[in-house]
Amino acid sequence: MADTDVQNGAESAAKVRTLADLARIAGVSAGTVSRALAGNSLVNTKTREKIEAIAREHGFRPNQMASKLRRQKTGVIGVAIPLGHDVRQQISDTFFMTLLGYLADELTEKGYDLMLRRVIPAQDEDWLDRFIGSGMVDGVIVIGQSDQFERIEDVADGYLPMVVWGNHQEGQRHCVVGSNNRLGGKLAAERLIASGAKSLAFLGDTQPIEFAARYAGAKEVAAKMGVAIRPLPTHLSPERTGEEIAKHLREIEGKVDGIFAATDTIAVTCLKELRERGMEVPGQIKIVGFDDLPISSQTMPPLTTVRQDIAAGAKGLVDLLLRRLEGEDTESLVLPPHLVLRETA
Amino acid sequence: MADTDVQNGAESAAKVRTLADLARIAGVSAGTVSRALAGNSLVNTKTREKIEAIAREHGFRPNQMASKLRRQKTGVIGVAIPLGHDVRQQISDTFFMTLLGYLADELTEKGYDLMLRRVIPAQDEDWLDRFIGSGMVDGVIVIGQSDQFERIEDVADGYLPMVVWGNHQEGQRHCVVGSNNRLGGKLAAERLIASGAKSLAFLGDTQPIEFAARYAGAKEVAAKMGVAIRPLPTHLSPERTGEEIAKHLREIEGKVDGIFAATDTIAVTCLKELRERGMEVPGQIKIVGFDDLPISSQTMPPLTTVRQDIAAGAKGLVDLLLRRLEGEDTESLVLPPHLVLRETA
DNA sequence: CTGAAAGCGCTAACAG
DNA sequence: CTGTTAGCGCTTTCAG
Repeated sequence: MADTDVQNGAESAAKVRTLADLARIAGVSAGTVSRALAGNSLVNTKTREKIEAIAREHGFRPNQMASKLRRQKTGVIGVAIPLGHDVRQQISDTFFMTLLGYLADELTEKGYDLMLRRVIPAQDEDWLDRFIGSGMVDGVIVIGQSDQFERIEDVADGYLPMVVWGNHQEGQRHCVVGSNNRLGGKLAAERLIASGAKSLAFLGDTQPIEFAARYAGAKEVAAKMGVAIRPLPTHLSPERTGEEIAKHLREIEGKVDGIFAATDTIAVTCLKELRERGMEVPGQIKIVGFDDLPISSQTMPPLTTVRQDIAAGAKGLVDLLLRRLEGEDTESLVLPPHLVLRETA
Repeated sequence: MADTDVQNGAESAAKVRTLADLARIAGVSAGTVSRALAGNSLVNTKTREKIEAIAREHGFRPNQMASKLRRQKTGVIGVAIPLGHDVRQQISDTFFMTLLGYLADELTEKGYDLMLRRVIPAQDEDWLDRFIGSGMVDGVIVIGQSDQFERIEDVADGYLPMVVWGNHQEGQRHCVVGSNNRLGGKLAAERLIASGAKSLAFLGDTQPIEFAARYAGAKEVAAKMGVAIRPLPTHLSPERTGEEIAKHLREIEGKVDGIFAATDTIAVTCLKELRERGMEVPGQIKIVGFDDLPISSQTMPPLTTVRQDIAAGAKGLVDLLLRRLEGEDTESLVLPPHLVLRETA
């Protein structure tokens, strides 16, 4: 063995890729370097500074895979977006994307990284187990229950660090954060009726559980007030939606004077079709949306809608997840929606 | 040493967490299990099936951290969104979020996972090196150059697997995918002038390099045609933008009859302010946007705008990155924008 | 305060 | 076709 030929001109040229490399040129052991770089308590200040200097000089970064393997935690939270019904569009759905943005903020702030996975349950039965079992994430946030309520329930029993954005149902086992959709539906229907509508329609797919709850709330109010309400199914992707809505509008003309749209996106499209058919809003037909996206205040006329607090939702998701990571079995969080009165109803 | 006390009632109760566990109860070696689960070539079919059965029965998933450490690749692509000027809003900017959605699609399809990181360069000088050097990702996609052009350039010299969404500049060193913003700016200005505008304004921040290029293109055309053009700076966050635009509108009233908005989001807000001031579009004032977001066809009147092909952009980013992962030093990809003629100009 | 040593769980030669 | 062996690069007792 040649002796440690350290202090020659080649020193700074040598690329230092491991703790051991760095240790060698610092003349200490790998353990010490590890401790120093971790800011660990009991390392001589001189030694630490020296090590830090060398690390900086060589642009050294400890290998995270090794670190994570050793420590048995990843510092990564998985965020899954299941694309159930409307495969193509959901991921670019403005609401979910905005929620994702806030989630990224919150997680970053708490020192976690975010691993995004778009899943198509229909093509991959096992999506949730795989994500969880991948060993890549410390916990999972699922954005939207889609049509996967049961699968999520199944998993929840055996896996604590998971929180889901979606609808809350009496007695469910998975921890969910979401708006009170049923209440939101009630608010919408109440407003529509209060502003004079005599016959309602719910515009949107009623399969997704969140939408179903919105519709159910509206139905409850409608029944109580003795007005009719009918479902008008649509898809989420804007291209097809336009035609679908136009078709619905033709069919209901004169029969419906109050529309509750499942989302603002649908409401905005509807508003446009209404305009093209020359229907006056809110004169001849009233409309209420759901979400309160930024666009909603920009439409003509500005959209009356039911607001979900996205930032609060993201905060709640992260907060509950972190507590679950600590072992706490947290309750679900149901946020109250608020009616935002503008000019369409 | 006790002999392998395997086949007793406890067998199926024992939780199998490692290859070794599984190997023990299958009566083979860890190596074989590894090969079997990897679908590797030369494992006896019987053996493989047995191993797969046991794995399924116990819900076993190999630990990815260990695997990745060993194989020196992560199967993860990092996606960074630098928040330069307008810290708060950019991440929920519709355009970037839509691009992110498509990226998620593309990467998933190619078998990669996506690690999302929102960075605030002002608070973290070292963001890009850290992301790259973290050992968590095989390659990096940066969404938007923000005000970080120079930093990205610096890094590009020493790090191949990086592709950036943004503007292309003659002689730059990093690989970029993006629209020809300058050309887009020309198209916008030409259209404005062709539809009768005599004095133009560019509505939006001119600092970000992409916006600067759009403005430059418009300026070039304006100069050639002998019409004036002035910049009207705004922020991106919708709350403040409304007021800012209103203020600008007050100041330019009667002096400007053609507005080129840096993005559709800005254009939509502008349209609304214009309406509130009772200005007729396109009668009194014309307006052209940029991006062609879904909302743009829903405004009243529908927005004339310069279209960026987001899906093609995402495809290009992933495609180039994968080639760089193979060692190829790819060229940048500049996509042609298209004028979408609607009713505002 | 620091070094030595023992793995985290998996994969990939290398032998059989 | 399968077992054995030797690490990937880091963290963490356990001794000094």
